[in-house]
Amino acid sequence: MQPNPGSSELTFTEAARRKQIVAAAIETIAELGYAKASFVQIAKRAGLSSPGLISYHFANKDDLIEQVVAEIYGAGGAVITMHNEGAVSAWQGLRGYLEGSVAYYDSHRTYMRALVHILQGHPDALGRWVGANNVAELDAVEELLVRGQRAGEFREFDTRTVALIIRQMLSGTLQHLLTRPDVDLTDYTHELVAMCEHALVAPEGKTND
Amino acid sequence: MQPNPGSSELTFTEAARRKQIVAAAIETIAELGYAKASFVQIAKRAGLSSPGLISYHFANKDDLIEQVVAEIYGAGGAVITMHNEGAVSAWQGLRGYLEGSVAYYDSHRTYMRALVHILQGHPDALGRWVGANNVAELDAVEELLVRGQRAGEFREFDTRTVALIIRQMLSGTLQHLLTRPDVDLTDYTHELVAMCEHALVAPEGKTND
Amino acid sequence: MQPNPGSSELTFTEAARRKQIVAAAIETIAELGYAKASFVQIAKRAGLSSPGLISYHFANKDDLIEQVVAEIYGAGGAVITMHNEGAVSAWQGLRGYLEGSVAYYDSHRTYMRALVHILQGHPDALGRWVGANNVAELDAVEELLVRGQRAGEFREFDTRTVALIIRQMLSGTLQHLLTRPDVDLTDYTHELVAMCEHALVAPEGKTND
Amino acid sequence: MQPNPGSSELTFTEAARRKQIVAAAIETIAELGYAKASFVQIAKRAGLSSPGLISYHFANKDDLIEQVVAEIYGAGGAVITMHNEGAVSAWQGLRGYLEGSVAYYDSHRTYMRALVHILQGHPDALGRWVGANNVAELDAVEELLVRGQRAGEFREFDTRTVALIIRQMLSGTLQHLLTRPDVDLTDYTHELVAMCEHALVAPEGKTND
DNA sequence: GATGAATGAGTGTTCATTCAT
DNA sequence: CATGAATGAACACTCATTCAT
Repeated sequence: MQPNPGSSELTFTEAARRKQIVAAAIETIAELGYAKASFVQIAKRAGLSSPGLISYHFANKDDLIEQVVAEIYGAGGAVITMHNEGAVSAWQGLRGYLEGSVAYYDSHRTYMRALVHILQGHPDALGRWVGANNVAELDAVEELLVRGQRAGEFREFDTRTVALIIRQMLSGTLQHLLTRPDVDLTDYTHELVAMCEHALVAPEGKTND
Repeated sequence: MQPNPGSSELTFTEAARRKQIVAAAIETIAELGYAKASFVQIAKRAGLSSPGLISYHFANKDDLIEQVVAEIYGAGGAVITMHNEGAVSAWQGLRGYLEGSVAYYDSHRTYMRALVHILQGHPDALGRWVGANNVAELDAVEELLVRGQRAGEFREFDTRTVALIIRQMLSGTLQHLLTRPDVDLTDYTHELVAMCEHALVAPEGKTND
Repeated sequence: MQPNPGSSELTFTEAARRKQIVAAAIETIAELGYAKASFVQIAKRAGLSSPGLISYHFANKDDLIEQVVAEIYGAGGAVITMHNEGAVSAWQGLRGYLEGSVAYYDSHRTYMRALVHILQGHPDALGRWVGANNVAELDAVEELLVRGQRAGEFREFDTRTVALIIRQMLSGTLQHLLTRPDVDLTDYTHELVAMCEHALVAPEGKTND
Repeated sequence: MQPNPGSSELTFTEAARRKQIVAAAIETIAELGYAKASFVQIAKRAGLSSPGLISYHFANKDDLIEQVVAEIYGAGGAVITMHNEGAVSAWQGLRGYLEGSVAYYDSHRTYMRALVHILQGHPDALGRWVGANNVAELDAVEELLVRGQRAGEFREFDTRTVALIIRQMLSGTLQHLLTRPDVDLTDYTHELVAMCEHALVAPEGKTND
């Protein structure tokens, strides 16, 4: 039976167990991929006596995955806002976002790998858990782009579409980072930033555009 | 008995059945994702009496998937070469590649969706069936970039890394296209091409465009 | 449909096909064992286009195996009688039977291996096809033993039981020969014959050997 | 989850279930033979709800069979050593071994039948589980023969080969016992022992028997 | 006579989930 | 709270056999 049915309060031990299981699930998914991350494997990595314990603490496999996604996003929620603050130019803000994101991916490879695997393996992880976060991040990027256009920093383009493309470039970077763990990120990030700078920043003469 | 072991000749009916099953597999994978595309589901969509019939015509599930990938790549093999020919400028070549790719993705959504699902779901589809094609395509892009740099069309950058990023942008486009089937591709492609143009074409080189 | 239902006459081609299939079955069973000797494997070795052809020529798998056993016994039926003739002593007759059997096993390894595999793998091959042959052979051995006892060559013993034990020794020899193909049969047979001689021949009877 | 991976400690119930399944497996194999002893049949005889439960308690079918063989050998491990002790003559030791073995076969017919079926049906049961035991038993017999020769009890012969033949005689006895359950073992054993005595014991050595 | 395609029951094994203790 | 045992559906794959052509 689900503990505390209908209640949102969790015992201390209960909360600890859930965290432990979520952590083991992240580790397992990152290591084996979503398809092979069975309860048995997760329980083994969590040092649990039985996969039944996972079912005891989580209503569903989907419920567990939902918590996993929440944990991953919770750990990285500060990323985009962090670099968006301060009285810097829009381009500096965007550059910070790009570099910050890549650095974050680099330093949270296990989490990111798990997230990517979930997105790839779960039928509709995107729609149910990840989509909203993506939209929020996309909004933040677009806001930056709008600010840059208003300030004359950026050339004219459709901000929503370009925000989307920038997000996709970062997704591509993450994929590449996870696939080729030995990639030289400094060089890679340098080219990425350069491409975006040339792609978006308006030439000097355009200031009054 | 496995039909025609070690031979490349296939009966007419045999070839037809294989095509039919491959088609049903593509359809099923595109619809349900790789994980849930079991022989039972594929057989159901192919109108077969039993999943055993698939095992009769294909040695393995991997064998079937290999044929699926072959069919998908076979149908689109002309894409990259098509746009690389002609005495056009490097940028025109690249623009053609970008627009051609997007148009191809658009017109082969089911195939592309299946391919993406296989890449995401199969443990090492990338290494066994897709990797080589990707490298070839990457090489073609890089060659274009090198040509453009030599001709002074393109600014200086690391051609390999930028080729990679361009491929990733297209991957992102495909993902987006499959996720949001109602996207306005004309606008999207326009922005994508514009971004790449600004990102790569050298300022003085724009005159002879 | 079974060809020539209710008739015992076989077409020439029909008979040839059956022989061919039986031969392939023997080869297959000897090589793979009974359990893995499927129609597919047999058809492959016989160069047949389909396992269905076997079902066409034989009513059953059991029917095929029955013919296989018949072929094997038919090829070796002369063995025991061959050495039982001539006005030799009983012991010489027995010795000839022992040595002849071992030699026969040695020169018909594939047939013998197939027969052993069938006996081991088929639920009741013994009762249905092999038992009668064994009894016949056993009778022949016993007859020899009785003759020897009457002539005073052999000591007193229960002839049926000892005949059985002698048969079992030969079975053991066959097993050993098939398991360890590199065994030195000369030495082995020498010891086997010596054991039987000491075991059966009456002390005073040795003089006229 | 596979219970207690890598540990030798078993829960009480777990151990009981394993024993129960092993027992049912022995029963099933003895009754149906190895080929037809599927998990479904074993589960049916064990009163289990599903064949999956067997996979839950044993890693493999091979794992189960290994435990079955272990159980069978474990139950009869004392046989050969039992009769080899005491300051008796080599011949008395051998006679004890023969009689003891036959008596053991007689009193453990189901176990022996299962063992024989496994040896006949499993591709390499001999090499993996049984071979070592056979060699050990063969060594023990040979040791006895060597002792007897040194003491002048036995005539000259190649001890290895004769040990092998003696083992084969016992195998033959077992086969016969399982095939004809109504055999008069007293008579049979008497003849077997007599044959071996005449075959091996040196004429002059009989005096101090 | 022969072919190749098809059938459907059967195999061992994995899995999320349930539940008595 | 936690355990370990159990469940039953699902999986890919093999097999002897059937049958239209």
